[in-house]
Parts: sequence; structure tokens; C-alpha cells
Amino acid sequence: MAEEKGLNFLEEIVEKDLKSGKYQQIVTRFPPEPNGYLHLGHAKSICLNFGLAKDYNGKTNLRFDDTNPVTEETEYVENIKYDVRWLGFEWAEELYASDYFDQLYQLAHKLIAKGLAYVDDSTSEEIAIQKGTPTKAGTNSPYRDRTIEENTKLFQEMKEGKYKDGAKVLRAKIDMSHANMLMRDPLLYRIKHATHHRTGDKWCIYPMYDFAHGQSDAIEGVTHSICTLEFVPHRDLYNWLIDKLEIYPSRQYEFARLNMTYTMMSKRKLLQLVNEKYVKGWDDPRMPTISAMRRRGFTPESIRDFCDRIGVAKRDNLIDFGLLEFCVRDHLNKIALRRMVVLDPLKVVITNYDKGEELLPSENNPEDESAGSRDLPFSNILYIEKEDFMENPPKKYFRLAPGGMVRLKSAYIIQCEEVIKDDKGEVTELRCVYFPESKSGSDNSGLSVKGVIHWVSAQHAVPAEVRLYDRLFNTADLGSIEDEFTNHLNPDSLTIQNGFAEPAMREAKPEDRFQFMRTGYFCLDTDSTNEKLVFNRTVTLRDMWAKTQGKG
RNA sequence: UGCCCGAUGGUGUAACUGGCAACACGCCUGAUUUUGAUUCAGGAAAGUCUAGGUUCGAGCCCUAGUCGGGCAACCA
Repeated sequence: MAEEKGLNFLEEIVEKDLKSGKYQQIVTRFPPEPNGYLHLGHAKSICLNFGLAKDYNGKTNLRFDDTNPVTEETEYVENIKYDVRWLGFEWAEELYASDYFDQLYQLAHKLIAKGLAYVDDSTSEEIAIQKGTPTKAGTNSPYRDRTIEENTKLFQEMKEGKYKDGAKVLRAKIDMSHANMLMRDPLLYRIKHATHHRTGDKWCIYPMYDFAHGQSDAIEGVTHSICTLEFVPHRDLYNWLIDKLEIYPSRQYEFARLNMTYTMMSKRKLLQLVNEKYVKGWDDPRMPTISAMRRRGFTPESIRDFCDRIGVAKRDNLIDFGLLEFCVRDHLNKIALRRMVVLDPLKVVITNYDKGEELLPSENNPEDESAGSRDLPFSNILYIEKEDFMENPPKKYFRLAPGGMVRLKSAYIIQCEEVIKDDKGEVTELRCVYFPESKSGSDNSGLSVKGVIHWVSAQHAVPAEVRLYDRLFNTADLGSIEDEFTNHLNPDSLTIQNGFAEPAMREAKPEDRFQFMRTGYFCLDTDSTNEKLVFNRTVTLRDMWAKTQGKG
């Protein structure tokens, strides 16, 4: 907080609370439901909750909101923990709402004893009707006036398993004509004869979100319970329960969730993409999940930087996908090893090169001298990028063309003398001459060329599968569409190319980050084997040339 | 038609709490460059949703509107 950068509204609240002495230490929590994988929107919440505690010497608990046994699984718990740590955060305590089921059950009895909750036999349809509408008051349930004794007995019987799923619920007794729909006798407990991922078959009644979240906050002494905007209407109930239950008064604050162009951030819909096989899994590199981003080559630093830059406020937002790309490039530029990999090969024969082969040094990272250099083998048969040759180049094209010259990065200047084509007219090979005096580092050829391209020596090349990703959706604002979101999927979100990498790539390790010179940032994919290297493109390099071309 | 949020360049966030609107991304121009990357220099772009009001002075306060979002799951 050393910067004079303005504080966000939550930082202001925390500072005020600390300064006034309301709290000695703040306590926050990150409360995922273990029913799916964490995505970028969660990263925003994680950075916020853990970041606040870190900045103000507080602590953050990781609390799983596991009150719905039918959707929750231990597999998700493990992955969520992994993702939070990978992002660079460590929680004070690992907790579960299910840890509090006994206490919650007692609290429910307390509410009943105060005449503030009742057991309702209405069906869910009947309850929905009783709720009324936003503009019409609701009506009381016929079971609303059961005695405290009766409610106590019935609720206990619910717990004991005397009733079937849906036969009865526990409801708070508030006000069926309240302007806030959530205050119209909200459900507190429902019957679910289901096995819970942690408590097994101990319970057949489970608390609803509203009777678990705030109570868990209170039990843990959470000072600032931060959630997203859609929970604003729940705050009334949150506070009502604190008041009636006489528990620790945690305070709820809401911020706007992250929305990003061309990105779907709904857990339910991401699950649908996985289930219906639109993607290969939760960690398919096209997904906005943390695990997918990790696999794709994003760094935790870049994600934290992104969360920092997007800010925290209460207004709806739609962040430009380009900002995320900027953040990864910014980090990767500093740490990625430079390598030459030809994605779409075109054969080049150097007709006057008769040295057999030689080794040419090339720096590993111009941004980081300590990264050193490696030696590239050069020979008379090379591959260059198909894109780097044009038979009829436009103005200002300064790559290779018939009769033209380019420099091979870290090697020699070559000149194209002959273009060889197949029967279909496709260019299959280039015949070039090289200028021995133009060797990198000791160039006294007097030649000067505008273009520098990457290359790989054919006999030394390592075959590599390269997976190029584009945005998963074609529509910028998926929040505004009316039709099925799957209609907006980008059919070209994945392109696979088989290219050739310089020999140093044989030693690539999963955690390495590379910049394939002039084509983008890449990392080794988990599908990679000793026999076959597979790379993911994390993000392309900025490309002014493509941009000016596009304008033509 | 009820209640609750929100409104500042294209996007996102600021504005020391009433003192001539800043930062970042993006965009444009130029320089450097053995990555058309990076880096560097410069530029365009909002007068703060509207209308009133308070004030010497309003993006910040008041009033009335407008627009956008949310709220009626035995989900969280």
C-alpha cells in the first residue's frame, strides 16, 4: 500500500475499521463451493480476500461451502486447494461449513425456541406461490403458526430421518410481505437423504446457504465477509440472523464480479462445456479455469497482476481480454527463454554452404543476461516459416522474396535465387545463397537487410506438435446474448500444427516458459511424451505487421 | 408495478473526501532494435447520464428523472 494509488472501497472500509479500533486484526475468508473448478473470476476474489489480509496483517481462511451434498465432491476440494496455492496464497485454516453442522443444528433449534422458525409441510410449488412476486405480497403458509413445541419435535424428526426428501422444510418466520423477497420466510433447512463428501450419512438435513454462510463467518470471527453483488439482497437476512441468533456480527460487503470479453465465467456453463465435450476437460487450455490457464502457460504472477489492474468496485464491468494478454506477455517477456521453432515449415537449401555444419551461439533472453546463451547447429538444409516467404510481396514486406535478402537470426544473411514448386503450383523449396562474411557477431559483409527471420536446421530439427489457441467464443459480451451460449463457440479455437524445433527443445521441462521467436509464448503440454513434444501457445506476440496488413 | 445496486475517455480503475479529471490497457505517430517482439519519446481521446438546486467553487452534497444490472432455486 505504499503507492499513492487510490484505495478501492473495501480497502477504505478496512482502513477505517482498523483506525477506529473496531478490529485489531481483520479476518477474511475465501468460500468456494466444491462443485467445480476455480476460474479467473475466483482468482479475483482470492486476490481480494487474501490480498486484503496480507496488506493489513490479517488472516484468511479457506472455507468450503459444502452444504449441498448432491453436487459436491472431494475431487473438487483437492483441486481448489491446489489452485489457491498455485496462485501464491496460503490460508490460515482449512475449514468446511460441514464442520459446523452440529452447531448449525443447535442454532436452528434456538431460532425455533424463539418462535422465529417453523417447520413447513408445503411443497416447493406451494412455497413458490406463497412467496408472491416482487410487486405482490406473499401469503402465510398454513403451517406458519405451529407451536414451538411442535416445531421442535418436527425438526428433530426431520433430522432423525423420519421424512422423505422434500416432505418438510424449516423456514424462518419473518414477513411474507417484505419488500425483499428473501425475507419472505426463507428456507433454512431441507431434507436430503444424500451422502455428504465429508460427513457421510450422518445427516439427512442440510442447511441452506443463508443458514450456513453467515453462521460460519460468525463462528470463525470473520470481520469482513466479502462476496459478489448478487448477494446484496441476502444481506438483510444475513444481518437478521446475526441479530436473532445473537452471534458474532460479521459484516457482508459486495463487489462486482469479473466479466471478460469472449469469456464465459459461469461455473454451471463451464460444467456444461465439459460434460457435453465442447472442450476436453476442466483444464482444456481454452477454458478460463485456473487449471486450464496453468496448463496453457499463464504464470501466477501474471494472473495476480491482472487482478490488481482490473480493480475492485461495485459497478458491472466487462474487462478487455487484451488486458489479460498484456499481463502474461509482460511477465513472460522477462522470464521466457527464447527458442527458434518453425510452426509451418518451408524447406530452404543453401546452395553455396559447404562447411557441413557449424554451431552458432544465440542468447537465451535479451531481457536477462544471466539466462546465458546456447549453440544452434547450422547446415545447408533449413526450415523457415512458410509465412516468411512471399513470391509477390506487398510494399514494406521485409521478409524473403525472390531475389530478396533476409538475415537468419543469429546466423547469416541469405538471398533467394530460385523458387521450386510442385505440380499444383505450391512453393515446396527455396534455393538460396548465403554470405559467409555476414555471420552474426562478426558481420563485415557491408550488407544491410530489414528482415530477420527464425529458422531450424533440418537434420537437427526436433519434430513438435504445436497447439495454437484462439478465443473460445466469438461473441464479446456473452452476458448480453439471448440464445444458447454454445451457439457462440469459436470453431477455430484450437489449431494444431506440426513443426520443427531447435534441438535445445529436447530438454524442455513442464515448468519452462518459452518464447518461440516471432511467434509467441509457449509451454510444454502435459500430453507431451519423450517421443513426441507437444506445446501450448500461451499467447501470441504483439504483431504490428499483421495489424497493418489487416488494414489493407 | 415493489425493493436493492450502479452510472467518470473505447475498456477498467482513480481523483488526498467540495478546489481547474489522473493512471493502466487499447489506439495513432516517431526513434532504437539481428524477434515487424521488447524498450523509448510523443499524441488523440471523457468535462464526469440528464435537469434543477446548495456553494466563491460540484465528478463528489441535495431533489427529480433517465438508463443499465439484480431480486420470486428445497443452488451457492
